[in-house]
Amino acid sequence: MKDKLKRNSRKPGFGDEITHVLEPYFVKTRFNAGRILWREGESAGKMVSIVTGKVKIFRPLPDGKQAAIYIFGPGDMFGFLPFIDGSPYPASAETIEETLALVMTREKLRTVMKQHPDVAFLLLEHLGKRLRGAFDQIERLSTRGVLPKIAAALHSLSIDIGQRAPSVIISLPASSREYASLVGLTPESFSRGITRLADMGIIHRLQNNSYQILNPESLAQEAGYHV
Amino acid sequence: MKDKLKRNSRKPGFGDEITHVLEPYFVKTRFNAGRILWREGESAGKMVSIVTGKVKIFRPLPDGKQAAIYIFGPGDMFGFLPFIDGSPYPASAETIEETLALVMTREKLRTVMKQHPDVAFLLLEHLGKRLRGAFDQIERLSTRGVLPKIAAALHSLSIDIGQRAPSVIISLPASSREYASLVGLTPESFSRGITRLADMGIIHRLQNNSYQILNPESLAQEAGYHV
DNA sequence: ACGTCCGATTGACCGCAATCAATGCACAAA
DNA sequence: TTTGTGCATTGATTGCGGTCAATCGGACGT
Repeated sequence: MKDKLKRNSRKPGFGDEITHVLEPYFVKTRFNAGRILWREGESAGKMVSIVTGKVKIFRPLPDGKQAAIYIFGPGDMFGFLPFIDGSPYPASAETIEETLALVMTREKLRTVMKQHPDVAFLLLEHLGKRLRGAFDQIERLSTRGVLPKIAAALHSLSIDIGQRAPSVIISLPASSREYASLVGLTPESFSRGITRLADMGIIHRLQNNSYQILNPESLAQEAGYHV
Repeated sequence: MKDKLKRNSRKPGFGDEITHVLEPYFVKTRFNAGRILWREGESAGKMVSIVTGKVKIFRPLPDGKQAAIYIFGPGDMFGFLPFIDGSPYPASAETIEETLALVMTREKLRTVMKQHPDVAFLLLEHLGKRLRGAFDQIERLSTRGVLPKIAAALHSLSIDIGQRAPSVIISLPASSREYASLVGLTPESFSRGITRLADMGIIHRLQNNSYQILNPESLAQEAGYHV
């Protein structure tokens, strides 16, 4: 099942393409860390393209915790769903770092879409990426066992980097706490899983939530890509 | 959080609208139960609009099981993602009943989209619905506890029906086994949860995987919509 | 009516991950 | 240096849900 391995390979430069088309209509804005951009259920809001920083998309859970759905970084564009189907935001957005972003209002996007019909197609492609990411999330959450979840997550991080060389170094796109939530685990279980992977000699702990992948094959195997 | 309650309310007649526009280009096709329409990773495929029957969308898991993502029924249209972003299907599709459906090939959809640019917008709205559904799935899978998952699932089924009257009757859109997979549980745990809800006097068991909701408020509370 | 088959339900058991709690560690402020 | 603070890691414990297995019950065919 080699398909699975490159399922999420990025198309480099794509985000830049649409950002370039829309650039004249964007307004550069700075957000503090921990700033709520919008909450689920709200209709008013903004379309965002991150320049620097990190934003997490999440749903609050009944027990007061949060389920992280995406963690977006530089180059990612999002927040346009309410603009195209008129429904409220399906999830909340919060900066997890100080973030510099390009922002567009609802009205401006509508006028742009009338002038440039191609924009609709570009948004379609973006939505498609979001849907694929959500499917990956569903698969991870449905998988039993800590190691498969973590291994799959680290594996997809490594292919996002795209380095094929041995001893790839990856950094979590967020704090261990946030990332554990994205993987569907408590921070403690995530840490234990990392420890086990390290004991197996598959990865090596580095500073600042970074890891070195010593044995990509074993990592893929733990992730379940063995069949 | 009343927003949450109607987050998935359907827009009746919408599916009919786009189906009507595309109708001349569809080919009516019959599929046996258990027929694989496509597998994840494949690029070639078809866009499908169900007339009668049921189709499940799923990802195979490392342990050989499956994670159900959607269960589609009459009026639902899907399978167009590869046509708009050129990437392979992100999940597999299989009929779980004998199904009669309207089918369109990739090339035909492309030509239609050139003649009718509006179709792109309609597909955008459809994609949006898919994304919202995936988010709901992620929230359910992230929620701890059997009762919240089942209660949330039954609750959203009841609001799909739209009946506000007391003693709403809902039927699972699929077998208990399939539906449990959609909720993220084993069939056994699902059954136990249903039993507990029945013992609490919140629902009442009927024939054929149907249930009567005796106490909608308690159901919503168990689902976590109490705040 | 009887037997077969398949799915749903219930029972018994236990492994695993969440929970609660403590310790370690890096970094910033005093 | 010392103190404080936030996060990551490790330890000890328990409860929940998965697994395996048995039973039940309806649909269907002969």
